[in-house]
Amino acid sequence: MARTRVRDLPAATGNEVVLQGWLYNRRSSKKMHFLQLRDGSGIVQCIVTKDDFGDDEFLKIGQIPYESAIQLTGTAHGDDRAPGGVEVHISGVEVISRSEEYPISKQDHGPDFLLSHRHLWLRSRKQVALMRIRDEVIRAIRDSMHDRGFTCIDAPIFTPSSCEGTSTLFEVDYFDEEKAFLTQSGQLYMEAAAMALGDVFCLGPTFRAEKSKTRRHLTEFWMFEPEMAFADLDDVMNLAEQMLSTIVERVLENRLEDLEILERDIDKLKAVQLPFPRISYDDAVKRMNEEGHSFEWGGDLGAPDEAIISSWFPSPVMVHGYPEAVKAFYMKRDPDDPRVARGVDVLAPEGYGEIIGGGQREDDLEVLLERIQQHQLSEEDFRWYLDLRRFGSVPHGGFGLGVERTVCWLAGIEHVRECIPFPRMLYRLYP
RNA sequence: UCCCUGGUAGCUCAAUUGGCAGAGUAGGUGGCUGUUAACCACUUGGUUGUUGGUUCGAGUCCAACCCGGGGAGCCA
Repeated sequence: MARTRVRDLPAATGNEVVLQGWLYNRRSSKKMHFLQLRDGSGIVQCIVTKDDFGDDEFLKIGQIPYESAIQLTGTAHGDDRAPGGVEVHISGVEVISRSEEYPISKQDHGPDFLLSHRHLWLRSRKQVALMRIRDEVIRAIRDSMHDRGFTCIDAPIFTPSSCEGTSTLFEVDYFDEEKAFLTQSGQLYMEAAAMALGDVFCLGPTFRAEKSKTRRHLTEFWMFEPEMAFADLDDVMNLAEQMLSTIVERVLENRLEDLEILERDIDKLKAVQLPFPRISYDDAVKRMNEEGHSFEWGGDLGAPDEAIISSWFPSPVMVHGYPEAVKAFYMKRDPDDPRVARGVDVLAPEGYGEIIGGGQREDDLEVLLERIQQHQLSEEDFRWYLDLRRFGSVPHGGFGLGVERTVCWLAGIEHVRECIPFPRMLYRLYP
């Protein structure tokens, strides 16, 4: 007999079913055990009675340790007393693999303990919900990109040099006497791909060796990076808000149950509406000063400043036109105001901070050469990148979206470390 | 790298001025009317992160070190 998934039980009431999973919890009285079975698709209450099994078997079933792998045979019934409204009256119990004493209990645990047991922590209800939301975000991105005619182009993980020349990179040996670096961004390669296929994107892991120690940082995280040929800053902002809006819609549409498990305030997500507010760096600085948060024009916005700006709006806010001095060398300068770069950061609501950074790229060879010198970067390293400006350069742009930061905001989680299956952080590489 | 903060039972935590190291939970045993983090009773469980110092006496005070957590900078 084929096994039934817990998620399919509501459609199987009245039928005999075989379930396979892990013993999540148990409550017992003199004549009954209530077994909570977890199979990855959901959790269901299963009823075992002493009358059906006899004293010895009944006692043994009451002693099966938590997280043992078990197979249960029984009949599905609708019952209001069961969590989820469906339960299974069990006629057969088989222990597939008896568990040792399980370290993670129903009570609270500290982050150190949980992170050291990430391989087991992943089984808990909230973590399962979070992984499903992450999956939905990634699927929404891919579906939506393809609907818009973008082509997925994978960027390399090994790179010969820094992409931006700013961040600290992880260095690895690359055969004899050569060094490679783990990528910190696929953007430069996406620029090359955009000149080949027009509208492209990549979605993959990214590595930053900065010793950042905050709830918003991982050393390895996933980034979604679209890039468009024949596009300016407005096109980039239009795509950013449409993609984010689609992601929110898809999660609300398909993962409502998981948001509820995580006790997310759904109204906060429903409040996200197009068009997103757009505010220039100029205006943001003015308004901050008007409200008594003194801030001098020219500096980069810090985390507390971002929190203030995002608190003005219920939707993500797009801050554009940063001082060029605080932005990367490849950012296009505003022809109307050379102090300003055509970049945009998207700040998530509720203080979650920057989830997107991007903008229009410098497409003029001479200007780009000048910037590479100013930033004291190696012209040799960027020879191929400069070629893109030699052979049919066009206005183009794109952005990078931090997948975990986006999931963190959507799910209302405290720390990005829970939003990736196996987080890599400063001082934490295990498991 | 800098600032703040913590390390006591498998886990989450308590321990007054320096004076016998405790509770909940998990595990074990027994009980219980279909339980909802079930409940009730009993019970096992300790080199207080490490090393050294002060003291009649240190979980508590001092020093160094080790390992975490939060934040800053940087960024997604």
